[in-house]
Amino acid sequence: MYAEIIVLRNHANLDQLFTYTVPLNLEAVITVGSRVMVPFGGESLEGVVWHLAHETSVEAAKLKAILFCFEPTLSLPETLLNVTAFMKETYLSTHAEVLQLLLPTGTLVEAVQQYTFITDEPLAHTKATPSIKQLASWIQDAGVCEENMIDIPFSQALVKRNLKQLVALNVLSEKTVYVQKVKDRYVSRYHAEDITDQTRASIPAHYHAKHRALDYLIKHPDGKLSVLREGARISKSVIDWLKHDGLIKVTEVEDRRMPSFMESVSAKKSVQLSPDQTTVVGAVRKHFLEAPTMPVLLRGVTGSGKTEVYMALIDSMLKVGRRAIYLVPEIALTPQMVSRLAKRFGASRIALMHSKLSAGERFDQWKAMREGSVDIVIGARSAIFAPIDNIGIIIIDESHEHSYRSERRPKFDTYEIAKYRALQEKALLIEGSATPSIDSVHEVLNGRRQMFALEKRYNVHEPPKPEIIDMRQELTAGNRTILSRRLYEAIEERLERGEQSIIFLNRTGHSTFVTCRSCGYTLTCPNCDITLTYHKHENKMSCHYCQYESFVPRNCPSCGSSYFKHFGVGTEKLEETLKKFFPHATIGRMDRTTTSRKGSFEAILERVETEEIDILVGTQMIAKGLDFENVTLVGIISVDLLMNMPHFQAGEMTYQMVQQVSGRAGRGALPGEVILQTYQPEHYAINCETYHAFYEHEIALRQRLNYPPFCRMVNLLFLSRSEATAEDYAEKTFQYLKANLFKKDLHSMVEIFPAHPALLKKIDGNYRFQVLMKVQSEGYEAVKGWVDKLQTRFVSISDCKINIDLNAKNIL
DNA sequence: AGCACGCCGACT
DNA sequence: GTCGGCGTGCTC
Repeated sequence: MYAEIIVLRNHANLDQLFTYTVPLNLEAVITVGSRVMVPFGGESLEGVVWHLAHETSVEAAKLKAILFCFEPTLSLPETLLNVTAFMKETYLSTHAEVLQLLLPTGTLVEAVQQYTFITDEPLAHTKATPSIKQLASWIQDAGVCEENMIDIPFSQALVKRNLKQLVALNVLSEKTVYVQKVKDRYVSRYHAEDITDQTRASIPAHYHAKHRALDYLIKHPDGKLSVLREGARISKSVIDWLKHDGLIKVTEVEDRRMPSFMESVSAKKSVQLSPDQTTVVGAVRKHFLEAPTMPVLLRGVTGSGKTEVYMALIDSMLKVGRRAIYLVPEIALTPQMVSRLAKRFGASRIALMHSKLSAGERFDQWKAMREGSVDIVIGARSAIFAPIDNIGIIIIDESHEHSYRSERRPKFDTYEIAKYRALQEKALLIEGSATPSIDSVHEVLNGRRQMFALEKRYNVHEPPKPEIIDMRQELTAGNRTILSRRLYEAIEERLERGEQSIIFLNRTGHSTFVTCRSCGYTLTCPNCDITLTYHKHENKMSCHYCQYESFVPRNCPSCGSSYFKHFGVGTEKLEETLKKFFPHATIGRMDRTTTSRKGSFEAILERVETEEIDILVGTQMIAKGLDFENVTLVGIISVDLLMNMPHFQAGEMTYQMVQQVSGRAGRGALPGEVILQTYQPEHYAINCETYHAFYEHEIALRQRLNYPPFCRMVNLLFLSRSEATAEDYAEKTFQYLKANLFKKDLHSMVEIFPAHPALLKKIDGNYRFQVLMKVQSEGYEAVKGWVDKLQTRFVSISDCKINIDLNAKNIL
């Protein structure tokens, strides 16, 4: 028997099937989708079986045998092999690249050559070079060794060559051993030894980091090393010092526990649907019977009970023996979803899948799914690759969220994969949102999706309409602070009435930067050519794109002026300002810094819930899901940065954000108020009365400017260490494409823009130039073909890489 | 991609 | 004679 295999090495040259013979002992276990180890050009690699055959056209001399086959529960189901092929086609990636995304833990084992010393006797009879002699004696001392352990001052290539010779001379014996790759199942824990005041006194006071570390250790003598690092805000070097001086003991502990919320199994609770929900569930069921391949869009604001509808639909699928995939936009939302579904269907039937699972957990979840013992898979976007069969329903909750698009290669869109899987399994695909994306609604209006609405909010007021404050007028009136007079008064009112406020600060597209007031010089990253972001806590500047960090100079490096100040508002600055204005109020802050520690997110929520916090300041994090009855005011500090992003979806994103944040006010008996500050009070994204009005405005704009959904944006990015090279390739490609598109009579369907530097011209030492095309759907396949050819050509070009985005959204 | 193989120049 | 560097071509 022969097996045709895709090897898991991501390179265009290797993206083909390689044929191997199946040894007799594996014939019974091997299947299509099996994960195997195979010999491949001097080494051994992991591969996935694509076909099994009884014949082959490959000459016998070339064929090698499969070395090893992993257990059946690790193999890929055939449906996922189809998904792989689909993704390769759709995103022009390699099989290996897609497979690495789908498989639970990359490569599981590694084959290593092991050498044992036998005798140096043959060396006496041959002329041995100095490097051979040295190698032989090194291994004689070591006894047994692996190649990468050998430490002698000769090139790796030479060591390799010499090892072969020594084996041929019978000086060494050679053996292949399989090394289990270290899996992420272990976690480093520390235990603090006795730390006394004496210890602390011995450290000079100006060693702030060391003192932070000791203070932290006194409070938390045991814990995870990573938590210590974050909690005490210390670097690796301080950890090393602690270890070296014996202040902590570090041990590797196996970390295989299941996510804790998975353990509690609750009794099933029967649910009473509201009339609206019952109607929608019935309508969706009917629709599925009549048009099973047409996806469903469920419109309904937060709190309208979409989840109940999903659960009812899942229930009916489970009853006929089919399974469900439930996707949520963020990993943070999975626990609450799991517990809700566990209460209804029982925890043992649920699997969890997302990128933050430890290798052990992921492994366990994968096995459970593969064995068929779970019926519902919940997770973030990667859960769309759940290795389950017989899917009856795929749910994409809050489908407008941008996290459903992967920004890493392969740049997939979860909806596209979901649609493919739903079609393959004849399953119902249902997406839900309060503010559906323009694309979704456009599809509905074109008869490609079916919309159902669930509009009523229960026990909740309609989301209040924002009151728009013109910040330009604030400036003319002499108010230079970030709070408008109106918002100030509104907060003050809440404080007097004992109600709570949420102040939202949009940070998307926002940076806190340092600039010279005298000459305008701004600190930028030397690698990426973008503005460095200021972090007050560490008093450091850092780059968002690479790891570059720098201290803040006292004076301007350009003109020497001391008017060198940081600008822009961060949550910290906002919190400070509020403290100054309302010294008696309790202010809570929620952003990435304050919630990095485990449980701190919940702790802050708790303080809001118990009404200890009067004013909650925060970023995106507080935009969704928070449900507090006593919050009657939402202030939005500025939407301008979002509105003005260099992005065709800026309007859509602004609208969605404002809707979401506004929904946080007036969720209880008291009506809510939303105050929105801006420098462009007339902007359409904040002035539409209804979603429908917004859609009409936005879609007209998209059509006029020829943006998606009226075209596909295909972006070609050229990367090179040299600016001239990147520009050159971009320019040549532009000319080439332009000439060929005209020849092929595609020019009426493709708008091509000249080569130009990307907005972020340099990232991590690479210069970036791009060529953008807007492609009408009739011309898309042809353009894709051209682009694919282009990509193949670039395989052999070493000084310039091409990065293709066939469905570009943000072009930075 | 990784790795052998082979040729050339440098160095002992 | 030995070794490192780099360009080329192949991997079932």
